[in-house]
This record gives sequence, structure tokens and C-alpha cells, in this order.
Amino acid sequence: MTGTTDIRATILAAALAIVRKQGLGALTQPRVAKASGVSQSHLTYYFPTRADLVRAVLEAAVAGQIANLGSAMASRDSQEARLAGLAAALSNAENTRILVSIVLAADADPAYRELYNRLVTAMRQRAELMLRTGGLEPTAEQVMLLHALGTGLAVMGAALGPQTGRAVSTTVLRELFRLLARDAGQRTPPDETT
Amino acid sequence: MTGTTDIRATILAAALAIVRKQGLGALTQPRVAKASGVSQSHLTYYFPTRADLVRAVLEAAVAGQIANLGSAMASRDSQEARLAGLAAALSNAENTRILVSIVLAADADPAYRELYNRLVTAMRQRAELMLRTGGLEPTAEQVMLLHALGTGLAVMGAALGPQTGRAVSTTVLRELFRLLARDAGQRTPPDETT
DNA sequence: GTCTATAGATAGATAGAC
DNA sequence: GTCTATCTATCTATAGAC
Repeated sequence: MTGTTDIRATILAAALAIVRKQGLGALTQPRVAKASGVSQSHLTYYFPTRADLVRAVLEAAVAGQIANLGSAMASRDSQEARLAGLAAALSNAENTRILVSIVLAADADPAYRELYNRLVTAMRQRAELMLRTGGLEPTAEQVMLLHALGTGLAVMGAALGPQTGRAVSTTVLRELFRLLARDAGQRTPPDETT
Repeated sequence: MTGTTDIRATILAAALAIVRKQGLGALTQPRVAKASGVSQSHLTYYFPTRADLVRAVLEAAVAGQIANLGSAMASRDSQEARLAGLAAALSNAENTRILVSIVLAADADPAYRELYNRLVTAMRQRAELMLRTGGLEPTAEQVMLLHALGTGLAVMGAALGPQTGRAVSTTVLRELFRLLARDAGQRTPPDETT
């Protein structure tokens, strides 16, 4: 586990980059082999079948998404800044390709549902934290709502392109936060300090 | 345009069925040819390249989704019934495969964005109508919010499976409608008539 | 562990007869 | 319009040498 040059990790990184840039459909053995600098048969030495590779890549992808969630939108700043940060993160096409890849895998094979659930759980925790940082005391339903909305905005952003996607995300998220704040009985100051 | 046996339509129907059941990745010329009962080369007579076929299928798919939106959730009934109808529609994996296919196409080739936009526009009109039927006077932002949420719930449903997907959709939609009703200043009676 | 070579399957596309 | 046949490219997987 320690002495090896960790070719396995190199392969996984190359494979992950391919999925992030071109989606799950582009994940083929020849491409990954070339990108990681090993022969194709060597790749199958580490990942005997394509399914093994896909599984390992998506596992790594989920772990990566979860780990990177923290840095994406560091907590303090204004509410408006947090909202913009979230909108920007949701407009990241590469992250969305990972998300969609997992959805495709889970749709084609229910064995991947558990993996998707892992991601959902982490995302919801993140969503809850964000709402709390904004001074709210969200219910479980509201956390699920924000998470589902984020999923939709991310997918839309992939189809609309970053500019339009970001605009839609910002508008929609602002409206949700307004509704949540109003429900909580706490007026959100319209931030007219500029 | 009139005298032909409309093999073209037969081919498109078969191709659409494949996308609905197995996703865009399963849309291959041999499969479509077999399913529609024509030879593969005959298929290419109507659709010279695979790109032509994909384009035609997605165009037809969007037209179909838009046309079927009306029947999916006919307006009157209780608010709770409308909500359940929407949740059920969002949990239809086949519809979601169409949606995801268009997103994948638009992500890979911006030329498909216009097609996606057509779908979004129709869905938003439907969303607005539903909110109005529920007695609300939604703003454009609120319509966008409901649409984006529906997109996210549909995608989640594809990954989670119909049972879980439907449960999540119902819970989340109920919460959004509650927030919207509260914002509008009109209490929604909890429907305790049963 | 790492490679070359290749088998076997499937996909996209074209040629050409009818 | 419709077909058979085929070419080429690409992919998954395996065999076997080093």
C-alpha cells in the first residue's frame, strides 16, 4: 500500500479529469491509458473491467466533491456574497458533469444509488450549514429544498452555459432565501449599503 | 411529404423509445434499425449521420414533452392532488432521461441550447399555470424557482428510484408551496377534511 | 508490474445492386 | 426507397513475453 509508485492513483486522476471535462461517455480505456501514460493492458491490470474503472472513478469523484465543498464557499462574508459563491459553484460545468455521471450510473444500475446517497447527504449538510450561517434555523424539509434546487440549477447551468446559468442561479437562490427569511419572520435587509 | 409510408416517423418513434428507456448513450444506429425494422443503411438514408438522428430525436422529444405536459396534471382537484400529480410526473424516469439527454447534448454542443431553452420556456409556462391554479400570483422569479426545483427533483428521482424520488419530491414541493402561500399572505388550510 | 500484440465485438458510414 | 455487403474506426478484454 506504500511502496508502489501509486500508478493506480495516477490512472484514477486521469480518468477523473476525463469525466470532468467530457462526461462519463468519454471514459474509455484507450483514452484513460493514453492520458495516464500507461498501456491499455496495464490499465486493465489495475481495473480488470470497464465497470471496475467506472466504479473507482465515481467513488473517487464523490470523495473529491465532498472534500472540496468546504473550500468552495467559506462561511463568513455577507449573505449576498455567500449566495454569489453558491451560484458560482453551481455553474461549474465540471462539477455538474460529475453529478450527472453519478445520476446516469445510478439510473442504469441501482447499485450506484448508495454512492449517490453519500453525495446527497454531504450536500445537504453543506446546505444546512449555509442556511444557519445566514441566520436561519432551517427545518429538514427546507434543507432538502435547497439541496434539490441546487441540483436543478446545476443541471440547468450545464445546459445553458455558465453565463446564463449563473444569472438564473443567482436570481432563483435570492428568491428562495427571501422566502425562507420571510418565513422565519426575520426581514432580510435589502443590502442597500452600496 | 404525404404519400410515403412515413418510415421516418417509425424510425423516430423507435429511437425515442430507446432514449426514454435507456438514455442517449444507447442510441446507436444498429439498435434503432433493429427496433424499427429497417436495415441500418436504410436508416442512414433518412438520417445520414448519427448527429442527424440525435438532432431529430431530441427535437421530437421536446415537442412530445411539451405536448404531454397538459395531460400530465390537469388543473382542477385539490391543491394536494395537484402536488401529488406533479411529484409523480417528476418521478417518471423516462421523462427525466429525455431531459438529461438534452442537457448532455447541450453541454457537449452549445447548438443544442436553443432546444433546451424551448423546453424550459414551456415548462415555466406550465409551472406558472400551476401556481395560478393554486391561487397564487407568482412573480417571474418564483416561476423560475419552481421550474428549477422541478428539474432538480426529476434528476434526483432518476438516481434515487421512483419510490424515494416521489417521497422527496412530495415533501419538498409541499414546503415550497407553503412558503409561497405564506409569502402571498394567504394561509393554506392544512386540508384536515379527511 | 509492465509491456506488445491481438482477438472479438460493436459502432458509424459508404458502395453499389435492385 | 430499400436492401446486402463491406470498410474503417473504436472499444473491451485476453494472451503471453519480459
